[in-house]
Amino acid sequence: MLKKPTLHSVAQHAGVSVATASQVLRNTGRISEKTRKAVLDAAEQLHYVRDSRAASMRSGENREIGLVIHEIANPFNAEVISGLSDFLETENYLVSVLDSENDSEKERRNLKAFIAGSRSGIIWVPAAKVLDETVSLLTRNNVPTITFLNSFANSPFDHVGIRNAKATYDSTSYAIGLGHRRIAYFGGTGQTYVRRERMRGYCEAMADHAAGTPLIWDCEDTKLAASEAMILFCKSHPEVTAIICNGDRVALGACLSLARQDKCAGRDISVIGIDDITDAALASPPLTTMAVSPTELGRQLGRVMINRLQNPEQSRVYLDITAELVIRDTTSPPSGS
Amino acid sequence: MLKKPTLHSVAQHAGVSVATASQVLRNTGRISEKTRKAVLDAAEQLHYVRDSRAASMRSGENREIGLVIHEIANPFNAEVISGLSDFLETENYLVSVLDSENDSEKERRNLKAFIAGSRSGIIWVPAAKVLDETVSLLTRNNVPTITFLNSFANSPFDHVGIRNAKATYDSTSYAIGLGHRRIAYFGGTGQTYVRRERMRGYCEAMADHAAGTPLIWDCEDTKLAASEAMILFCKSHPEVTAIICNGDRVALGACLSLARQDKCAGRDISVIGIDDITDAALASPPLTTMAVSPTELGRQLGRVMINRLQNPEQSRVYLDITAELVIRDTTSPPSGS
DNA sequence: TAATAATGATATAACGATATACCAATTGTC
DNA sequence: GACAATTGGTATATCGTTATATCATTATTA
Repeated sequence: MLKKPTLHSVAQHAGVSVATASQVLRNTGRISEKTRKAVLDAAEQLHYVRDSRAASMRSGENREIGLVIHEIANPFNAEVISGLSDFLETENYLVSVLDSENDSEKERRNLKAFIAGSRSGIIWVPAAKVLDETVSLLTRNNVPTITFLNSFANSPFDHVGIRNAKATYDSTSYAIGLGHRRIAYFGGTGQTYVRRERMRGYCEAMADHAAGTPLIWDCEDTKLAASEAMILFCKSHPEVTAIICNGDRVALGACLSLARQDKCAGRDISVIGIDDITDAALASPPLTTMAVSPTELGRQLGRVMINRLQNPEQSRVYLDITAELVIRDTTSPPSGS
Repeated sequence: MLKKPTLHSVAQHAGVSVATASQVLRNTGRISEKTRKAVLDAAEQLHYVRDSRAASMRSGENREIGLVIHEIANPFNAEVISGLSDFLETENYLVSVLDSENDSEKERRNLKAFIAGSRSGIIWVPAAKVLDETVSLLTRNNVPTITFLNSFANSPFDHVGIRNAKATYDSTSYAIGLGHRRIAYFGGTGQTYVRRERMRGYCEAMADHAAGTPLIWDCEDTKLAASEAMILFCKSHPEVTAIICNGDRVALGACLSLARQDKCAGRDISVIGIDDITDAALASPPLTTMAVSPTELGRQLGRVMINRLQNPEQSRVYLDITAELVIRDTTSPPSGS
């Protein structure tokens, strides 16, 4: 079994010095075509791969971006990742992903791992509860950081996210415009930044249009949990004719639950989601939702990151993308009207 | 703006030498309680994070595993990742994931990035077409590698996967047992290793039970593509009473399509998938499928990897997990009988 | 008490690359 | 033909760690 080839072995094989081999592989000119070819041939023959640890340590550049997200499994996140890494690939950056599972401790460990690996930048979806130490870790180690989707009080970091309050304000207003008056906010638990904003938009719309008192119903952010919670909700609040959901997965869970109760989303109760995940259009009935392009979001993230890396002294960037109403089959005027 | 703290700064701050500071942080005994405390305090105050590049370079150990997968978005994969990283976390390894998008070139780049970062091991779902150079890259650089799910001819690597042929053999046999005779294999394109095995199991079951000539219908491996392909399929082959699907996503797409044609999976046509993804149980009607626990698969992957790292000279490991039939509502005897 | 052993801390050389300064040989200019 | 400028290549220091050898001390034993 051969040992892993190094720059040393390549240089030796080509009959030149390590310094020369390095120059060739970095294309720093000043090398004759003859030796150039010799080095490249040697590298190829030995299947040499530059050790990025050594290279980045010495040069101070490593062109790797770390992404800490809760739930890689979430299809919306997955599309964001794809958009982000495609964009950053054109800028010659590599994106690596770690899953924090929405756990503050795991989140801290993951961010620490990225700092340890000296990523040039970190993108991070903060968990519901952010530890103080996590923030100091990032600031004191001087890593360009962007928070994504979620944020927290007094965050010093750049941010890319969704105009959450506007999204729910718009969807609620749309439901009101259809004639609904008993409208509930359905899904999510606790006071995450994102959920708080979304609930705010809903409440403001209800108030602005004098559409009655807000009603909020908690449930875990999964399809299964939502479908179960919806059974109880229907029993407790038969008067409600429309629900604004905390996200598409919850909305789809609610629709599923309605179908199992021999009701129909869009006829018996109107349902509106947020995100427009792939399954939203494929569900039956197809889901009305506030669409944000995850790919576009990923690209924006990349843009903000590149921008920050090139202008370290620039003041804090805060970018929110607007969601657009996509009307499908789960909304209609209330059945009485 | 302060500079990123190094071992040097920590040592200075604690009034000891770099060597001592290093010993303290690695718990290598022979250090007095007093200086120990001093160093730890300094490290905490400065929010020091060990540079893993330098550490791993010197020590030769880096306890990082790379995973190259096509489609992080795939919910099945996502659960595998979660199972894998949970397991490896208990062994103090970190898992990082790159997405190859089923593209041989991107796959090669990603693997190269992992070699460049000197991962201690690589887990890899080979794309449909594997480049020769990719294989030499891995072998010549001497990285312990495991292929996952997919494989290829003459692979020298350890393997963890599913007993594909047995899974479809069993599901086909079950359909035959229910009385079906016109059974088709639905979904997937091309001759990937996985699909070839699955089609083989289907064909063998058809032959063994003298259930007629096999029929294979291609389509892309997404829900949308499957639902569209299913329309055409129904028109072309009205005689078929059961389909064995290349996976759950395709199966769910087929069911969706049936629903839109006012037919019903399980009544008009029986549908069987493979994987048992989360949505399989939540679909309406719930999907009959060959279940493999992705979490268990992830754990097995971890086990095989640890085993390989500890016994580098051990002969090649080939591990296939058996899928179990889970009967839900998309299967029943053919309507004529 | 002298010799030996144990303890606690340090100096130094790696790991594998890159940046810099430098040197030799060739070419160009007046 | 003497000097400067260019070209092609190399020696060396360095990045931030860890492993090893070494060196003072202090404690133990004969």
